[in-house]
Amino acid sequence: MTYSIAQAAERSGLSIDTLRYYERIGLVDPPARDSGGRRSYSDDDLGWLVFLTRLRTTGMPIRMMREYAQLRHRGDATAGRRKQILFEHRASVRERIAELQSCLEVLEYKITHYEQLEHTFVEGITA
Amino acid sequence: MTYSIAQAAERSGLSIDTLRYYERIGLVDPPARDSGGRRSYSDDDLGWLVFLTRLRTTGMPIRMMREYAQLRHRGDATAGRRKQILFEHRASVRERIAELQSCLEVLEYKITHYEQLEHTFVEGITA
DNA sequence: GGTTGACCTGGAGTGCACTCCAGCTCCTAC
DNA sequence: GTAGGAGCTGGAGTGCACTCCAGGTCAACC
Repeated sequence: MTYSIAQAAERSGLSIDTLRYYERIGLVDPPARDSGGRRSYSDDDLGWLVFLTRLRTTGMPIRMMREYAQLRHRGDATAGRRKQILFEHRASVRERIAELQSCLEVLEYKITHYEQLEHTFVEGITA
Repeated sequence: MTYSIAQAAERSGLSIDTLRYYERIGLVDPPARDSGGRRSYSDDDLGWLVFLTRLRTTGMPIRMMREYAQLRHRGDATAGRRKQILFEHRASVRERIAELQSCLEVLEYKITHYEQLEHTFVEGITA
């Protein structure tokens, strides 16, 4: 299967502009072109785009994604380094989740506080 | 207790520049000044700064923090709306955590994949 | 009374990740 | 054969959240 840029955008969740931008900065390889010179994405291209969106969602900066992309380009010999990048990134994602969870507790506390305030207010009215 | 801007920065985890920036954009009330015209933060000021850092950590955009700050300024009557903001924000933080966890699974999968590759590689050598 | 260091102000600059635009080409359908 | 729509390029513009800077003030210590 091949996909037009619009289809690739829809399936990856990236915008058309972002797809071209990623290509420009070397985050994705230039895809094939059809007879009219238009981009024609393969299933492999799509898979890589989807994986990139995962990295992006987890907050990996573009320059690190680019490093990863370049390593990937150099083949199996770089698998160790790539694994290390993912390993470290996994750790940072776990930290981020922990951080969010700790902030969530503060939020819970605050919301409870407002509920108590409301309660007091109601009591004030009914008293 | 009162705190110089440097102390407030250290205790809140924000930079001195960020403290002044937050004041400029109306995210924090202008603190008291000492005899020399320097900012003098109270414990209450500090508490608000710390809370702001929690909201920031959880990804609340500044314009929303500002809305919250303005409501707070208007007193108890706005408690309902403030609670609602926190409520909605809590939901978005929960969603964000879920999203990260789902991406984490993809990462785990990929890392396992690299481990298998390595394994294959080692087998290839020893075979 | 001179130097040092923290702090002040208004405004300019930065880095990131897009996002938009003008002016063009190409294919399709009428 | 022409009108419309998708896609093309290089480059400019955007929004966010800071961050830095020049040039000045102020209090304290030597």
